Amino acid sequence: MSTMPSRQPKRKDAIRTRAALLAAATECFARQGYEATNIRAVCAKAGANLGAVSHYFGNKERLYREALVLAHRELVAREPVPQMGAGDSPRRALRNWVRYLLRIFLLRRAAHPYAGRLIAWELRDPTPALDDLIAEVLGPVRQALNQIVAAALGDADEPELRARCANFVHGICVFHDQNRELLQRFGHPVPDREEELVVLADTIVEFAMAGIKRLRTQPSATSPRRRKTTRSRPSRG
Amino acid sequence: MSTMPSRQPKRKDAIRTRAALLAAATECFARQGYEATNIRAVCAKAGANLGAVSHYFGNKERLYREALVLAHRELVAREPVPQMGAGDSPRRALRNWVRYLLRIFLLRRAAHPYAGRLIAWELRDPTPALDDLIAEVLGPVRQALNQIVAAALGDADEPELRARCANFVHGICVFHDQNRELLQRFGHPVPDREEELVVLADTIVEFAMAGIKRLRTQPSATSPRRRKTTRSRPSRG
DNA sequence: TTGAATGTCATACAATTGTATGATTTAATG
DNA sequence: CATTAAATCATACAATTGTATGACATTCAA
Repeated sequence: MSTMPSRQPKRKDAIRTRAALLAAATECFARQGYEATNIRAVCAKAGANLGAVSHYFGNKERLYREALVLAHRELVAREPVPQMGAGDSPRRALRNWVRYLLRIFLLRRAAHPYAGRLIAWELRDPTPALDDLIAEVLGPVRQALNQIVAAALGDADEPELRARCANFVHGICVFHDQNRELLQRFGHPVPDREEELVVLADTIVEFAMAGIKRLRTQPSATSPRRRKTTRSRPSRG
Repeated sequence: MSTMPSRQPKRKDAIRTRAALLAAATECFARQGYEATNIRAVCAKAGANLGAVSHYFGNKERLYREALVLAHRELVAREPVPQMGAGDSPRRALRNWVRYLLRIFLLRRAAHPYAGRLIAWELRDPTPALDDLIAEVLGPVRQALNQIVAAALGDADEPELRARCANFVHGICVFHDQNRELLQRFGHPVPDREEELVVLADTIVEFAMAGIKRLRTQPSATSPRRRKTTRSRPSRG
């Protein structure tokens, strides 16, 4: 860890080795997550020595952070977060959003080969890097969904209801990624090709739009029509 | 591992120690999952020696299996899987089902204090014990949901569409358990008290019933209205 | 070409963890 | 009470893994 040339590598070998290390790490982390990835395997795959990680990145965590940041930056650069255009209908916007998320998490050949898996792992087993990830990617993505839901809710839009609906859509999408094993055993393998994915996305959109519409006309659950005695002030008694 | 008195312990200390070990293990596994739980901590909590696990259970995995089986058996005994009664409307049945699942995964003081967490961990990080769990609990639970969805779909019921709808409901529910950290950071903490949970459940039911109804009248996504060439017999070629 | 900076390598170290074991203590039995 | 089987204990072992280091090799500039 004496020098750690993260900037300005002094020799050509350096950038090559560093890049190889980063690439190998990205793949390993994407495949197995942070904990299960061991440095030795990464170095072997990169054709580098064991000490290389210490030398170039200091430790495992910093290597991971750099891989994660690089990957998600590239992902966003290649496939921007879908924003609801002025002329877009909520349905159309939602369709784009759902497809976007499913592509990232489900598709084998996504815009970035590893970013999706890296993000999925980070969501599953959060590390200190989650904050950055939220700030740069997950936050904006979620924000986009919130806006779509708000538009779909129209007059009935209200923070809690909006969040709830967004959670439902969000949940349906990530469920298919986070529960592959279970779905496999239930006989419903998760699609990993574009065509099937689009069908799934459209089904989700129909389902969700109807659900939102229902909650728009009858948001009984979150704010009871006739609130009966506020239960001795449950809020911060 | 010489004797391993899983049946017929020869002395009174034995059953006491064994039980303490099992209880401690159940709590640890429920809190941290299989991998993160270490034998030493379990033994310490049980007031037993390190060798006790080898002695009474053989190894960590068998200890885990016994804890998992015991816990989920007790859970099912105390709170049976909600079946759709003959007179039940789909809405009512779905409400019971959603509440059931949310209680297991979200409630702090559930029917069984640890079974829910144990099952959640097993779903997150499947071990060989997943098969048993599916056979005894998850399978029947899912089956119950399938029946409810089938009833809600009515004439439009059809395996693929049914599975898809069930996935959506299922996904919405477990999302709230599997993504606590993220929801926390988004400012939408997951409810852990009965009253809030019921409200969430009812919202989910409204959302889902509307979604199912929509897909019932327009199942375009999964089975095109005009099925064009049955794709060279997709069923069991 | 030469020397100094720098990348690479084999190796070591410490910590963690599941498992196994032989000695010792304890309790049940005749 | 004595005997014996069983429970408990301290301890050891092997494997894994992140990290650090000092020797060696290589490249580049003067």
